[in-house]
Amino acid sequence: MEIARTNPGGTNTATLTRLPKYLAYLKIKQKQGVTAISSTRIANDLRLTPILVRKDLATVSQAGRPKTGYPMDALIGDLERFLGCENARDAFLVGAGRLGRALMGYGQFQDYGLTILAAFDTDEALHGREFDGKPVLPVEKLPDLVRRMQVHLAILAVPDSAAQATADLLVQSGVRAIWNFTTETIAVPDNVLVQHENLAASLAILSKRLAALFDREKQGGTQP
Amino acid sequence: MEIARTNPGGTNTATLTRLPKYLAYLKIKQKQGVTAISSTRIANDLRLTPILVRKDLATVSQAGRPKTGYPMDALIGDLERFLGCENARDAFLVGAGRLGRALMGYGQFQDYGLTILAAFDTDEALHGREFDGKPVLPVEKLPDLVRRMQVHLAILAVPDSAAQATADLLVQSGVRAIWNFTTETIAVPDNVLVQHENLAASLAILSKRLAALFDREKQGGTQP
DNA sequence: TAGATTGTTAATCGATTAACAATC
DNA sequence: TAGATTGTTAATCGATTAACAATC
Repeated sequence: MEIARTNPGGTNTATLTRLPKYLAYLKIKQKQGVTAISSTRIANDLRLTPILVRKDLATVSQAGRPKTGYPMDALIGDLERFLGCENARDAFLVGAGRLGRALMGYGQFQDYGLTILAAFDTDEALHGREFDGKPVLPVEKLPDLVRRMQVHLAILAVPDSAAQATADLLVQSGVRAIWNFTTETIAVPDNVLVQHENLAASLAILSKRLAALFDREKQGGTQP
Repeated sequence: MEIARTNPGGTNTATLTRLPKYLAYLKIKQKQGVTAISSTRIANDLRLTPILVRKDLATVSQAGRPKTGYPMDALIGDLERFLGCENARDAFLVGAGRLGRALMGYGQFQDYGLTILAAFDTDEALHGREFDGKPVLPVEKLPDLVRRMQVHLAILAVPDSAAQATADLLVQSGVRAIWNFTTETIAVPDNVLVQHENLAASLAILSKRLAALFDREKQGGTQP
């Protein structure tokens, strides 16, 4: 019963969210010609603690060397392998509106092992068009293509009103994970994953942080 | 020194991310004619524990009543007040490309107290156009308008290559918080907040969850 | 009243940090 | 060798869950 809660891979969720940040950061440093880097340096730049950085990196790499730190190329390679190759997935995008098109153009996905193969939309005007080299196809073709191409992941970027119906279609077609960019909560069977991309939650956090910042400044001068 | 780590508002970050979800869920139930709801019901539908739901809701509302649960209207009102009115903010959007336009059309923001007043872009072809009733203005007008309208929050949706330069401009203009939708890490002074909207991190989590799901099915049949 | 449900205080769990040994 | 830095084991911290009293 608790299997879903335990983490067989061993990498905890919080660590997982930081790994892409390390990778993005390290690539910048690499471009700047840095060939090795210490946990302290990374931690300073990313506002983390060196201990946390070492623990995180230890889950994906053994490249770290006392005294010299982490050799840049090896560490980046290990992170890419972990985040990219190991998780390489093809996905279908459903909904080629503004949000959908923005997601097609989000280059970073490719870096992290996600390839959007095609988009689907009900709007006939879009059929046959391409965005970032990805074709927009009629939704009717979705079930068959999901089965034939064995695509397990779908990105849901349809209007809210169509969210549940589209999710149902995806599940029937055999999709096993839905990345939900609508603001609707969607219901799926137990054996299908849903990840709700919740911008409102991010906004709530940012708003509160900003309010707290202003509070502190009001109370205690500039830096209490 | 540790002030930034303590939370004067008392609401912890994890709770904060769930509050918008409660609100979205409750609005659906309200539409369905439900007038009161228990923590157990909410927890079941949202895959949380009732205790956690009660603790979360206790931070924003005293409307809960033994035996009857939470009166729908009062609870929704309390959540809206907390998430919306208390945090009501005006924001400028910088970058009116595909992502920027998608964000302008993200209706949910308004519900959570965020109003995008206008967008700014370097592309002259966009100047004067409107998306969802929001004008696109030349970036040159940004510093003056930030000061005059006392806008503290900016949403950064420019191309990655322009991320840091635009962030610098925003900071100089007096913006105090930047919601960063680029994939670049941006550097700002200590008295400015940056929240990096990291889709790659979400993707990493979803990928791992899906991989774990497949692992479980392979090992132990359908439901180990 | 009896039953259902909230809200609070204590216990547990997971993630971060501290301390320090290992090692290049 | 001495110094710097990693990686691991133990301690702490924060968030979730459990237990239960309060109460409608």
